[in-house]
Amino acid sequence: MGKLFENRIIESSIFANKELLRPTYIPENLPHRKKQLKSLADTLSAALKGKTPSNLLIYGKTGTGKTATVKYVDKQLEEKGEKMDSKCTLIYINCELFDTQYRVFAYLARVFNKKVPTFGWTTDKVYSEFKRVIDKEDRCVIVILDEVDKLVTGGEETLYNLSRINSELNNARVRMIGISNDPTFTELLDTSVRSSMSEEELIFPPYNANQLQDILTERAEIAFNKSVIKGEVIPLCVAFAAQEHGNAMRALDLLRVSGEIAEGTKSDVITEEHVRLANEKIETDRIAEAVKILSLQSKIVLSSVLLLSKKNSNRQFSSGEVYEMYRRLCDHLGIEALTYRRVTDFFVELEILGLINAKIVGRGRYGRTREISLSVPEVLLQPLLVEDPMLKAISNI
DNA sequence: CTTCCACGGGAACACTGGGGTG
DNA sequence: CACCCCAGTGTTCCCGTGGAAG
Repeated sequence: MGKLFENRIIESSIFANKELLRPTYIPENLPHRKKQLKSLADTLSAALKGKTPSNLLIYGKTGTGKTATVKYVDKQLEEKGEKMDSKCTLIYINCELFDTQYRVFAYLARVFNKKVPTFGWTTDKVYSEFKRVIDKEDRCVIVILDEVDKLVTGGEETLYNLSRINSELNNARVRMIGISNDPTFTELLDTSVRSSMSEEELIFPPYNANQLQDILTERAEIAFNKSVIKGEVIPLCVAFAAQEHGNAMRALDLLRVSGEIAEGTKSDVITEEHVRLANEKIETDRIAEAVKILSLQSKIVLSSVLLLSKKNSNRQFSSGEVYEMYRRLCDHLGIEALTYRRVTDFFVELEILGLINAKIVGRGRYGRTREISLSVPEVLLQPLLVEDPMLKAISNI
C-alpha cells in the first residue's frame, strides 16, 4: 500500500462507503416492504420443503423495491437451501437482456452446464435440451423473470412453454416468478398462460414521502460519514424522487451524486445546492445516454423535431409535419427515407425514452394526429445529435 | 350521425448469421 | 462443400378503427 492509497482514503471526507448507495446493493433491511417480503418468503419456502410453490406475479413501478426484495429473498433461500441440501435452484433472468424464447432457454440450459450455441439450433431443440437436463433428478427450479413484460412481443412462447413444462417433466418441477412494472401486460397473454402465471399476485405500491425519507435516512447513516448531511438535503432528495412517482432508486442516486458533487468541490458537507446540481446532472446524463443508443434513423427523426422547434415559435407539431421534415432531412443527408408507418414507431420509441412528447389528439373531422414536441432543452440536445458523424451536416442548418 | 385522418396491428418480405445434412 | 432450415430483426404494405368536428 503506497501513500497514494492512503491519501485517497483521507480525501473522501464525504463517503463512508459509496457502494451502499448503488442500485446493486441489497441492504440488510428493507424498510416498508415487510408484507411483500413475508409473502414472497412464504411462497418460496414451500420449495425448500420439497413442495411445489405457486407461480407468482409481481407488479410495481420502477424504484419500488421489486428486484431488491426478490434478490433479498433469493439470497436468503439460497443460503438456507444449501444448508438443508435441498435440490432447489433459483435462476434470475432479466428479460430485457434475454428477450426471446431462444435466449431464455439457452440461458437456463447453460445454468445446468449444457452447452448451447448463441444461435443456430431450433428453439424446440433448446427447449427440449433444457427439459432433458433438468429432469435427470428430482429438483425444483424457480425461474425469476424480471421485466417479464419485455417478453410479450416476440417471446410470449417462452411464457407458454414455461407454464406447461411441468406436465412434460417426470422428476423435476419448474415454477416462475414474473416481475413487471406494467400491470396491464397480462391482458395480451393467452388466458391459460395468464391464469397459470398469476396464481398469486404481489403488488409493490410506490413509496410515499415518509417512507422515502426512512429509506434515505437509514441508508445515509451507513453510506456517509457522520454529520456530512445538512438538514434539508434528504427532504429535497425525497421531494425530487416523489415527482418521479416515489422512485427510491432515483432518490438514492440523487444522494450519491450529490455526495460526488460535494466531494468534487472539496466541500466537507452536502448542501441543498449540491442536490439541485445532482438532479440536473442525472437528467443530463439520462438524456445523453438515451440519445447515444438511438439508431441513426431515430436520430434523424429526433433531429427533425429539433429543427422544427428551432425554426418555429410554436413548439408543437403534427406527426405529418415532422415526417415532412424527416423526408427533407434524409434527402439532405443522402439517406433513404423510411415509410411513414415505420417512423410512427420511432415516435413511440422517442416518447418512451422521454425525449419527445407525442400525445395523440382527435381533431374531429380532421382525423387524428400525434402532437409532437421536444421534452428536453434544445441546447442540450443539438450537441448530442451532432456527435454522430452522419449528422454533422445538420449542425449548420 | 357522418366523415375524415392518422393510428396501429398484422401479414409478408428481405436479410443475417448460425447449425444440420448428404 | 453446397445447400437448406431456422430464429431474429428491421422493414414495407395493407387495412380496420377511434373519435371529435361538422
